[in-house]
Amino acid sequence: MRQITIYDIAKEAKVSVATVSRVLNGTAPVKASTRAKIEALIQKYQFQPNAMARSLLSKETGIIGVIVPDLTNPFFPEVFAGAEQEAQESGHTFLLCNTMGSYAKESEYLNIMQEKRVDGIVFIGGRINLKDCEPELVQEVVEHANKIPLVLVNGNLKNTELTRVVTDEYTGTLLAMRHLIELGHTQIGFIGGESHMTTTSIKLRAFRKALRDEGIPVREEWILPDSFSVDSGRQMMQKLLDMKEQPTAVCCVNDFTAIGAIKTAVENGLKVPDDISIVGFDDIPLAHHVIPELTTVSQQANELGRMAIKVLRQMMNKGKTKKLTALEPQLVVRQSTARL
Amino acid sequence: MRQITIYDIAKEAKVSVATVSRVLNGTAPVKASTRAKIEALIQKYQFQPNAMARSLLSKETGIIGVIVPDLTNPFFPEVFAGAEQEAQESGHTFLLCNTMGSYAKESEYLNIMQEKRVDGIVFIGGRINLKDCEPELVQEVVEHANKIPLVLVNGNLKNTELTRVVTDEYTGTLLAMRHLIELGHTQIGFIGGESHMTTTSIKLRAFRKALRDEGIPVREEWILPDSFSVDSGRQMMQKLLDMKEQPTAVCCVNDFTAIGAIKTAVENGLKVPDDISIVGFDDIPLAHHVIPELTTVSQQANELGRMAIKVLRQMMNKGKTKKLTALEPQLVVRQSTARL
DNA sequence: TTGAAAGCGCTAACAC
DNA sequence: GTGTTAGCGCTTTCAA
Repeated sequence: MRQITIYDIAKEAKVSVATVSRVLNGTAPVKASTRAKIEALIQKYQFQPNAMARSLLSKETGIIGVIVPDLTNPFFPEVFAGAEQEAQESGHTFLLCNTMGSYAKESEYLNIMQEKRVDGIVFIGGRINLKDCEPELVQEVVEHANKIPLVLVNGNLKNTELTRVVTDEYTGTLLAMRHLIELGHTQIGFIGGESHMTTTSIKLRAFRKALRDEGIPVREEWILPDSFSVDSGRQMMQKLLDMKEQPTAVCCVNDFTAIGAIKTAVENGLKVPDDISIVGFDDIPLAHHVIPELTTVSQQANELGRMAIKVLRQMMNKGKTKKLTALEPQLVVRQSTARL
Repeated sequence: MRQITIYDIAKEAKVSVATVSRVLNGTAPVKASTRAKIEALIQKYQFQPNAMARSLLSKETGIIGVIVPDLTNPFFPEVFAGAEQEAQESGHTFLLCNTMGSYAKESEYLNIMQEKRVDGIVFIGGRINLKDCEPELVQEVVEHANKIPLVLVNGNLKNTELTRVVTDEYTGTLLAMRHLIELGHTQIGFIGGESHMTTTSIKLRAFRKALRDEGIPVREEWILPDSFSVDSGRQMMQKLLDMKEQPTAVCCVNDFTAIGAIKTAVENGLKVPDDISIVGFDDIPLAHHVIPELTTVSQQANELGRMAIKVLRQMMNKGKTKKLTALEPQLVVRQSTARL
């Protein structure tokens, strides 16, 4: 069924398309009677102007592209929700692309966004978290950023000047570690994350720093990166528990691994937090519904999303934009940590 | 910075735009030397053809609009992921719209999708779950469906012939209830959901039916709809526990409420499943990471998403489409239920 | 207050 | 093999 156009309306109203366009956009005065006639027709046919034809002229699509690594991790929907709230204001809507960690897909989606002429791009996860990203992958992003406003969320690309919005994960981890240390823990392990990713290495740096500050020796064998999943948390915790000497507290790379770690600890007959303290990172919604409720570091995911859009909007309006916006993470003490 | 066009390429290559278009689309043979020249230019400028101009002709945008009520409930990202996987094949990408339960937003997004001429619409949640949806809201959806292929996921709109993909929630609940009854439970409560929504009433119908089939009287005071959140599960469970007589098992409207119910039960000193059995519905990823692991009914969220796209694709290709596709839910027995 | 016409970037006849 | 040209549906001068 053919969609009706401004011509159909114009014809039936016996006016020119220009006039119809005028009542559609309120861009110039139209005699009340003609306006009424046209509006009636619009109503009658439920006419909606073709946004593409419009965008072709205006060079604006009203679409923001979002690249996320895995929507199944609740952290990302939170960020997205924040972005959506903020975008209400400017009437933007979202092309959401899930890469499932594939760099090839990131490229593919980047190209699609470029073709569709999205007004801006939010890039989270994937290659921008690599400690050592291949130059071509970096270059690709830079080239897109030259054409379309683009903001990196919680990531970075070396030797580039890309605009970024991040939570200060270093400080966040410090917060978590100091909390543990204040509770009397000195035997602390680290679980999860992938060592080739910056999130992980930043957190590990803070982990070591916190220990060193207190003159506590770092036990390398208790540092067990692996991945970001619940299962990873379970496996690494099991590894820890199979050792002769075990830590009394564990700092996890995110809430998923923390939930896994708790589960395995409990299965091994330990009580959390009495026998072992566990902290997560992110503060996903379920963190305070889990048993025991998770002590964690809030990334303010929602705020992160909002901020990304705010920054993007500045860029779209050609306003000057800070290259780096950092949000302060917050320690959220709940039930999974206790005094030694 | 002006985006470059097919004209720029044509000019510099000293050929017509038609030729450039031909190499872009491989739609007709082009002499190897000219082709090479053009391709070099495309490479040089990283030229990407404007998809809108293209769509204006082709009447296809390659975009599928998805309306979801709340991306923060992990069930929906799962559905979305399934849809995305399936859409790979046809190269579709997604305009994702989160309504946060607002019918006004649904209308708004529906209009935006219409304006943007998306190739198809997937509608989940919101008004399509209402037992009694206002005629205007129904009509609106029907009108959009007349112009754009549209599929309803896990919902329905009375007196319409809209295409639907659903999981059989009635059978699913029957499965859960029979499981409880086989374990010897006869004192069973129901928690969560909103009574004006079909999901809830379908499940309640099955709940009653299962009891009746076994000649077990229904205790109306143990039926506590409220909402779909974890907190709702907590509150309703507390209500149940505050009663003089308490059920030995609880059937929850979804996994969120089940997780809440477990939490409150545990806080009240009960052991799950020893003192009280609890079943959820949905089988969100966290269901088997929670302690105790949740016995629940799998909706096959991923498959649901895939199926929605498959059906949508049929509609887009004007193939004949079944009006109703039902997926069979599956009982997943884990640790939150036990013999009485 | 209204209309004619050019043009946004691309594709697809139709010629040559 | 390649170029010319007419749209796709809309906005926006410029005239009237």
